[in-house]
Amino acid sequence: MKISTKGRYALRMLADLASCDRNEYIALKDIAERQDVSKKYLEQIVPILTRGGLLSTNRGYQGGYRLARDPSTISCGEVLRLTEGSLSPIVCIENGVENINCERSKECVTLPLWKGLYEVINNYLNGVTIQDLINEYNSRGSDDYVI
Amino acid sequence: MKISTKGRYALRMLADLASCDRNEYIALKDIAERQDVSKKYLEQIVPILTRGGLLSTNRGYQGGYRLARDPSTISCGEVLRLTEGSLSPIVCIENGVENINCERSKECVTLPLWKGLYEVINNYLNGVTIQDLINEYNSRGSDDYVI
DNA sequence: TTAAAACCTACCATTTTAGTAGTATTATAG
DNA sequence: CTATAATACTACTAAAATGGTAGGTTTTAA
Repeated sequence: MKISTKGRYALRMLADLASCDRNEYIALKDIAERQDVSKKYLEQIVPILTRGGLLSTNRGYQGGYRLARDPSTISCGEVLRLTEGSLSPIVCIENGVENINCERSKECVTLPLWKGLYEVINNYLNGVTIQDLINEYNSRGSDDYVI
Repeated sequence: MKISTKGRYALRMLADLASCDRNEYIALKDIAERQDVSKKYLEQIVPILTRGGLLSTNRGYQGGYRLARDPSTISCGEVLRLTEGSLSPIVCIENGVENINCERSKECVTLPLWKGLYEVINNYLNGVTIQDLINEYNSRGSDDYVI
């Protein structure tokens, strides 16, 4: 039950871009340096977000990426569904509906549990936007982190 | 973000035992047959539950397993924490507290998101017991499943 | 003493994860 | 028109996790 680096890096990248000038295209090199992750690996994550309509890109000299939409309209759930695939905790559920592939579903004693879990995960992640991450970060008090 | 077979089989096994006579020891062979999973594989899951205080066992002839506690006192969260390890969606959080191993935590823009996610997952799974699974299963109406 | 059961440990094939590497394409500055 | 800086694409790979199988040991009671 772990979120992979793909999803984690994607969120950090989007939050990074949300903190930049939204009219500029930002080079992956800069994002990778700021976030201290492999630029080459980010290169593989980025097309997922582009195809998903979250980024617009510009190739060539002075090219790069910028957010295609306002960060307040991009939910973390949307980002993670793109990068992680479904957020369902088991394969038997897809889009909240039990999968026809599992012929046990009718007599499955645990299915309602997974449906419920899927729901709370989805609801939570859909309720937090990239802008929320920025706001929370900016408003954090220094005393939050005193040991 | 998937629950592994270990956790899923563990829950099904416990629910199976909860539906049996709680004074009898039930052979793994029978559980494996009813649940249609590998007995050999269940053998590896069972010691985790025994050590975790969920099962009491009886070796030898007519031996087997039975629940060590009332199913209404065993939460699915407890079971999954035993079999899956932590329910935290990222390694940076353990027991709800950020891990000292991650030196980015103080400036991590996504950490609050993961803490929040961890909380909703934990709260939900701690709030459902093995007995709840049985009750839900027994009370399901046939019309729940009409297409 | 035999059979049925749990217990233990090693092994293994497949898939997923988290990247690296190299090349091709695009766009602009000069 | 060419050098350079950037994305785009495709292939590869090492390590870990997943989901088991295999085989032997120990315990218990009929």
